[in-house]
Amino acid sequence: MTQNVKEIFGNSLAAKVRTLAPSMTRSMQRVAEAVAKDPAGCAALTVTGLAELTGTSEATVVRTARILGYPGYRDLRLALAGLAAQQASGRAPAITTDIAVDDPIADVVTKLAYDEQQTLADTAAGLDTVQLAAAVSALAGARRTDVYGIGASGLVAQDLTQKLLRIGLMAHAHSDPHLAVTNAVQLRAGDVAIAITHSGSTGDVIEPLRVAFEHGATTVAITGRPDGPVTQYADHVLTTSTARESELRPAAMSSRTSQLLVVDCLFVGVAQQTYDTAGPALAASYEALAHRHRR
Amino acid sequence: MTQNVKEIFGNSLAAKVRTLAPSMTRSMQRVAEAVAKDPAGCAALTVTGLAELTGTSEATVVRTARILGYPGYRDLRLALAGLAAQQASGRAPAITTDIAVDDPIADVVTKLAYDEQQTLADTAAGLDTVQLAAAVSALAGARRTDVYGIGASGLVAQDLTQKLLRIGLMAHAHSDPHLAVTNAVQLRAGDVAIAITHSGSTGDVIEPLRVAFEHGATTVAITGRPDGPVTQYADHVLTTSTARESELRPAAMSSRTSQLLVVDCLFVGVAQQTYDTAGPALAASYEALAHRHRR
DNA sequence: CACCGAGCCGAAAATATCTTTCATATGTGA
DNA sequence: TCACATATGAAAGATATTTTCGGCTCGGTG
Repeated sequence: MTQNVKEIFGNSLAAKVRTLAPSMTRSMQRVAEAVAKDPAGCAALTVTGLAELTGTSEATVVRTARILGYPGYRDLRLALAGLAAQQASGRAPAITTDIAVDDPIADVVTKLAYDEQQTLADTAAGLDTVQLAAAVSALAGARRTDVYGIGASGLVAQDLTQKLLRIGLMAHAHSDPHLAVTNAVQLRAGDVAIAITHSGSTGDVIEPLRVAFEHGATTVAITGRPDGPVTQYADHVLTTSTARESELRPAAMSSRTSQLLVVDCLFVGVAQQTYDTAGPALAASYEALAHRHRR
Repeated sequence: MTQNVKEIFGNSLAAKVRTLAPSMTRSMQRVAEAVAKDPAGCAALTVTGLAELTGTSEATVVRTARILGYPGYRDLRLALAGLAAQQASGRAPAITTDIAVDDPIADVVTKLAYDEQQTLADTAAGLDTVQLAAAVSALAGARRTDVYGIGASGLVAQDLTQKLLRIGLMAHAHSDPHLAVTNAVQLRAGDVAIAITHSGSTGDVIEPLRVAFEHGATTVAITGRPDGPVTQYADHVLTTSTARESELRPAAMSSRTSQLLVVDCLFVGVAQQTYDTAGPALAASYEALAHRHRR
């Protein structure tokens, strides 16, 4: 069936719930779900009330609040009240985003566009700017940068690499796990290694990051699972948002959108910091391409 | 003597405070004033905190909350949080999307996200669904599909290819112009060739499309310039939106977003039409990847 | 000028709410 | 199946909120 209207509305909490759901236990998920579905209603409840509503205990409610990033239930409740107020003032968009097999193509376009917009909003809301800034600084000062990504994430890795090269940085994208590890051995302090993996548990990508990490390079993970294995070798973790996925809309689609936004942010951040060299470099590369275009 | 900025923004609380002020005692007024001036700040305080801030006692704070129409301070606080959230969101829409060299990283994130959302909306609005449907049909029935793209568009080409392969279609991405042409010669009626180029005038991409076109393949152009050279060899033209570009935000960024949306639409469209085979194929590829993830 | 009373005020007790602890239950892999 | 790890809730403990209650100020009055 269709999802709850309230969730459709840019509710970054819902996104957070999706991202963190995997690291929650069953009862916690029940609580998180209730909260995501009806922020206003839950804001009116005390810990005890919410515990009863979800058939769990106060302790579980508090634990859930912690997972969601609040110091305790009290703060979650305040945030909920805020969210509720925002929702109440905002108009509810009428689109259901699930794509059906028999949807006319025009609907597909609308839904996909809407969905990706949503993903962008969620990602932007959930991105830790402190981590981002740290990653940017590392990149800007790096002697060399290696980027690991496989499959769909591999394209994102290449995208980042292309951009960094354009502003004069030494960057390589690796999609061959063996070569990636071989190269990772060369990295040392001052270099940067970036792993891109939605699941956070792609061995082929974690391995080179681990090697880079152990050789003293600054490591960055771009992942949808901030608690996944990949993060244990990452100095900085950039979280991408996890969108609902359905049969016709594989996770790869929105995770890619999300990853690309993060990558763009990295790029622009680095370009800002190295503007003296990045500016001219960008202009030069643009110039160099001009003659490849037919007039 | 100007009024506090925050108060100007439709803050019904401030009005209530003014109305009820006469019926309040001196210390209550101090509390009410503090609350009206900085809802967000006060929402972060406990009764004790607010009492101290206003130099009064907890009891007075509670009394004030009652006067303002809430059952107690707890509820006033929730209302305050809601108010703060509304105010915060109300200020948001006026973002200038140009990114300056000295923008803090948080702004970069917001602006990029906003910008890409804009691009998506534009693309969706400008996409010709008739052309799209035609392209989808051609793809769904194709014996073989070749996709041409160079540079950033090359990644999009690969993305499309990866997706099509997943649902069991024969697809190849070419970024080497020579190989692309060499392969294009093999195409014939019933095959599909897709050229992706933002400028619409990338010779290296136009050439293979021309060859494919002349060999009778169904040709599709995904371009930001529906009047560009590439379209003369295209049976179907899918237009991507062209966003303003600035120094720090090269066109590649938004054109990529736009192209990816188009590509996703193609993919979903094809998946719908070939659902009988696409559905199982998607499930199978998902399954096959599972063991590549560490637990 | 001393006294009285009405209402304001805050300290502290009482209560509600939130958080932590810990023992039990539940599931999971060898 | 057992041993281990993890999840869970009951209840104790800590905080925050509400209520109570007595002191206090201030204006009026004898």
